[in-house]
Amino acid sequence: MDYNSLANLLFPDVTDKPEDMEARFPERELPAGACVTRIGPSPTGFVHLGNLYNALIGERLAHQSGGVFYLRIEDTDSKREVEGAVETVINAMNYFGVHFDEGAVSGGDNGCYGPYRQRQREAIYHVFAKDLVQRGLAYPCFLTAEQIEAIREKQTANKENPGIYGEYAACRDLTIQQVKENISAGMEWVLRYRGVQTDEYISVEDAVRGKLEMPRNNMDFVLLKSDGIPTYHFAHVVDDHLMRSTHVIRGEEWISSLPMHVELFNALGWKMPVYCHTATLMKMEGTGKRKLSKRKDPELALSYYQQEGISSDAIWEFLLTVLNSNFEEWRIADPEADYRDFPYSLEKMSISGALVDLDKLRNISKDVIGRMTADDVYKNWLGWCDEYNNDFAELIRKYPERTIAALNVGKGGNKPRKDLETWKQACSFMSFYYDETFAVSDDMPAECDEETRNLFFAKYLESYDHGDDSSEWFAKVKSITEELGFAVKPKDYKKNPEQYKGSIVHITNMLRIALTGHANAPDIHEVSHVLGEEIVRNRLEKWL
RNA sequence: GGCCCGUUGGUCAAGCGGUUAAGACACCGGCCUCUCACGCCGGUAACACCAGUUCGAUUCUGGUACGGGUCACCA
Repeated sequence: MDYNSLANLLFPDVTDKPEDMEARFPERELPAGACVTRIGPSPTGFVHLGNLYNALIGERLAHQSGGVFYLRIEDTDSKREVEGAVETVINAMNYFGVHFDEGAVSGGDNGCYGPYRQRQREAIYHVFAKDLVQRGLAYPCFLTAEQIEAIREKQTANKENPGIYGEYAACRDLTIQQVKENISAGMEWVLRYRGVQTDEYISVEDAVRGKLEMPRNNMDFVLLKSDGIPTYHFAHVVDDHLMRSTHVIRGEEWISSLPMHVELFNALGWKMPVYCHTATLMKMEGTGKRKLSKRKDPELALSYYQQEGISSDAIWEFLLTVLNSNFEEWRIADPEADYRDFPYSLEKMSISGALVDLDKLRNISKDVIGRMTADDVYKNWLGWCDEYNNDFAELIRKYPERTIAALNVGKGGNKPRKDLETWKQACSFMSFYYDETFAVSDDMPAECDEETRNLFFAKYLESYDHGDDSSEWFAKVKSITEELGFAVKPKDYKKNPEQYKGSIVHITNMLRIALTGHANAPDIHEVSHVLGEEIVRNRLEKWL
């Protein structure tokens, strides 16, 4: 068989040689130990937590080592492509603070190793495809979908492994004449790798899992589809070599195709990157775990976290705790430190499927917002409102000073309040600070009948002095409480409930509800000062 | 079914031949307290199973069970 003629027949327009590609995409000049990583989402319009999870690892690895982190769009499947999906990916990554040094950007490319969209790299793949054909390692295959289906049925009946390999690879030994005839007859073809029938094993050192051993590939898998576009396997090997990736971070579902990738790296004479196969994100269902599903689990989509208004820092901290078991320890030791200073390491990665625990995320989110300054909370929250709650954004802009003051309630000191979990929740929590959204949602305590209420608010307003400090203010509340026949000390009431109409708890709750609409709210004195005297008086007078 | 990966409390997890088997979240008590949130103190709760190696296995080996992945001209 004259492979050279076959190669020229299949790829008449390809004149570049592999060496030309090597010259065009030279090794990167980076400090020793620098990692080059990437994410390679396919533009389906759905960016999920797993994408972010792997992105974070790549981003940390690259930026911690002075390397490069880039975005490559894996759009080899045109059927699944959704318009605008590239922008969706970029926006989502941007929202969560993942920044690329190079790669696809909106409307183009940024960097010297592009194009960064696989469909635009067709000519590059063809150079190596032609090379493989010339060396007898790849061949055109004319099997139709029906024929392949028939082969599979036969294999299943015989209890053999399904697939095109060995004797089932019908087009392996076609003569050049037959190939020529098939092509001129208009038959479609794919390019297949010529798998070797062997019982050898391969061994790959995975950076998170250790040694991975499995049978060497024996399949005649597809390199180029009939439209000339490569499959993931071929594109991955060519791209990660030419773009000089040092580490390939991807989900564990890729482990089973590793033999194909090893085969190609060897066939092309290239050094393999370090593989990092990460755990699948799981979810609790009934008594068991299962893989997070696109259809059933809204929390898989990144857009869910954006809509809920989970801050990007919270997502980072959450994923970091899942990613590296020692992160929480590190965080507790230094609550103020920037998470970017945490020394992320692959060795500390968990290899079993991690469950997405929304409770934990919320808890982390509270801490994260709690640590932010009021100004930062203001900025981030407003940014979210601009996107997802315009009415509230307007309100915040209308009362900037009051909002900042409200966000400052409980800040400082060693026991800062942690009222805010998400930006969405912040909108409902903060609503009582604005007359436009203020509503009394809780019932007044049963101990405070209408007469008590009237009496209390009258006395309170009469003695109210907005200039009182916290203790002066509370002394007045206590005195009114006593006058009304309520216990000033809750414990006294607990001990002898029959001696009082209620306790100061009921009185302050009544006040709190009048002022904030809720029985649960921050310190009354502080809240009053955020609201200002006029609003305080207005809200209380309604109860007279 | 073949091949592969995994299995420590409800969840995330430390552990790398000898430990009273960490810690975090959640849950339950208690304290603090004008409510809540915070904070503090305490509590419930785990090495899937069976063999083997060993003086000694959560840790090493084999098997079983269970869970997961993958077997496309999808990634």
